[in-house]
Amino acid sequence: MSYSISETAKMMNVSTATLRYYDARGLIPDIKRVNGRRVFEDSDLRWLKILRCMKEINMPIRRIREYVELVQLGDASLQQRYDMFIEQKKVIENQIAELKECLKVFEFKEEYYSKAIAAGTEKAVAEMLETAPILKKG
Amino acid sequence: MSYSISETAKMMNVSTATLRYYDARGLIPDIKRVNGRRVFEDSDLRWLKILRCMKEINMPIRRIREYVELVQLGDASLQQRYDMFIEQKKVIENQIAELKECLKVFEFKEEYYSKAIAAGTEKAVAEMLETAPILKKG
DNA sequence: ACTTGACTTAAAGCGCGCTTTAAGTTGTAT
DNA sequence: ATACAACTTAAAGCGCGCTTTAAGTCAAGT
Repeated sequence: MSYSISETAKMMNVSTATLRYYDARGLIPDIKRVNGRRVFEDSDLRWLKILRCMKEINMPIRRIREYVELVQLGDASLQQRYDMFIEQKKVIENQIAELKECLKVFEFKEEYYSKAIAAGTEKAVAEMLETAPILKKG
Repeated sequence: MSYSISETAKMMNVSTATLRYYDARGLIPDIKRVNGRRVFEDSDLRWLKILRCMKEINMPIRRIREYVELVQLGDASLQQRYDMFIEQKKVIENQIAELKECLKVFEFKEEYYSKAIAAGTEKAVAEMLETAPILKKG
């Protein structure tokens, strides 16, 4: 199957301008063209899904392009590409860990406000803040 | 205990310019001043830690300021503040879920490249891509 | 008295990731 | 033939979140 840029944009939930921008920045390797128009194949859609993951973990465009350049080197760059995914997996794991820390802080706040509401005033729970280990400096 | 802006910046691992910027944008309520200079108390540091969490989940500055404005309304806004944390908790949970999805994609790629390296060529594992449920459109 | 260093402000500048604009091309339907 | 919709490019514009710059204040130490 093959798709126009607007069909692809709809499927991937981005704008056509974004897809053209990605293409211009070298993030989409070797898109087929018919009469000058981009034609996306299933393989492109699979790549776009990976690209979306890369964006979700905030990989800079420059960094994604470096990966695309490795892809274009063929089998010679397999190890480098493997290493890249291993490294980025660690990044994701760290991000998840950080978010879980944030979640704890927010859960603390939930409890804090829940008690403050019950008491009718924040003053009643002021001591919670001072003793909360999660709000220590650093 | 109280701290200068540069001491605070070191403890929170941000630049003094960033702290001044946050202050200018209304993200730090009622900082004490001595001779015109900002003096950070432990309560400010606790707030900065919460602020950092808000930044980590990419809450826009405008949104954080709205929360600060609620704080300044006192006990009348307790419920709104509680609701805000409940809502943001959901945001964090969604972000964690998305990151876990990305992690799966990256783990697939790890396996894919691992096998490609073993085979010496990507062609040997091309079929993995076409059949991977995780790389379906959408 | 004078230098030093940490602070102050307001304003300009910057990098990123798109988004918008303007002008032009192409294929299809009336 | 003509209109229309979907595409094309290059370039300018924008919002965000800082960061840098420039000019000035102030307190302490020599």
